[in-house]
Amino acid sequence: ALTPDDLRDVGASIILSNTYHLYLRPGHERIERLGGLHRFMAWDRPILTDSGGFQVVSLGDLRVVDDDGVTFRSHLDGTLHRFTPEVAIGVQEALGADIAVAFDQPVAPTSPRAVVTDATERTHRWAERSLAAHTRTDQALFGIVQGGIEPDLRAASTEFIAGLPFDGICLGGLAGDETPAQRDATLDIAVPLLAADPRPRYLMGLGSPADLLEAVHRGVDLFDSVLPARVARNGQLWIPGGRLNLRNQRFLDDPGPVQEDCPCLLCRRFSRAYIAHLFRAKELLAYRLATCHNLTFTLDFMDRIRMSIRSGTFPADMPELRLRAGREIGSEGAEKSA
RNA sequence: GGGUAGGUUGAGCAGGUGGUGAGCUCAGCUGGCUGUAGACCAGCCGCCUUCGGCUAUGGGGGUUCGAUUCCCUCCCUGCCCA
Repeated sequence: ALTPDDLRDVGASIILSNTYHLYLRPGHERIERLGGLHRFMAWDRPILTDSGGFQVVSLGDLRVVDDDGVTFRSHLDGTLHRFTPEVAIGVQEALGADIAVAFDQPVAPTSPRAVVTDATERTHRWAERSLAAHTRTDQALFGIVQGGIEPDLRAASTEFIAGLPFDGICLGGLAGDETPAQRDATLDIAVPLLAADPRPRYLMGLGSPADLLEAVHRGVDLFDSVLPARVARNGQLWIPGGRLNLRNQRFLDDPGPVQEDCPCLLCRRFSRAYIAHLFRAKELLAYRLATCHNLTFTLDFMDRIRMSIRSGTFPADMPELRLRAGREIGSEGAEKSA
């Protein structure tokens, strides 16, 4: 729903493109003919493409996994497709992102140990094949750690992936059905093993402010998540110390901005009453404005974290850290702060 | 004034031509959403002490063992004709 201009407005410096959709439509060959993703979408800043592993697995009954790859049926037109590590890398090279990601097999974090073991070993073999298939020297390639929430499997996977010549290390297989405590414990196993490693540590999938803060505190450098955008489309706006559910009737009479000091278009120009109206009217503008706001909020939040780290005061000046045990950032009533 | 169609839980409806009206869509409320199968999903949504009970089909009367249904009358709304 967002254009590159929207993303520049909210201050995005790197974006992730949905490889799965780009592969199915309009097709990676076409994008390559048109000059690659940067020219195609008029975005001159960094782009990271996911391998498609997560998307393919999320298809559920529409896919079959074997040791060589994944066969899946397009949810768009029912056509059959075959993804292997080699195909996934080829597609990403054609798209021309700055960072490509190895093809992996994520499973639910709390899956039975045998399932996690299987998927993790397969992911390791696919990681080696992804590296072997990668030929572009102007494109970084990140490897993905699996291992679920099993301490020994996670540790072994971290060491295996870190032992390969990737440009960055993704921590995958989280942001699923694990509890926050299980997630924290898993990070505390994996990240220390990478402590002396200069390569970026990228936690795949997490996006709530509390999750970001918690993971940064544990040593993660990079994130991506649909949460700020999806939650925004569903009517929830993040503001400091709280959140607003725009579907609540009371906002129809609220002439104030969503967030007083927010630089996003929604907050600069429109009222809570107007955005609440747009949601009720199911106007597409509602989803776009709301998404811009939550992305602005998230990026500002990360800015604060970076400044805090640079000034050496992190995490002491991030009182939200204590919220983990209780309620998440954004779960407090908004009226109190309004 | 005459005719006609109606009056069902906040709104709009479905149903019901004598034997259990709490069914739908909005609206409303709550929760969920995390490497994107987009604007979604789930629950609640008359009252109560909730494995259950009670009350509800515009008001009143009548017929009947029994009326939301049939009859009478009144009120209200839309439309048509004067």
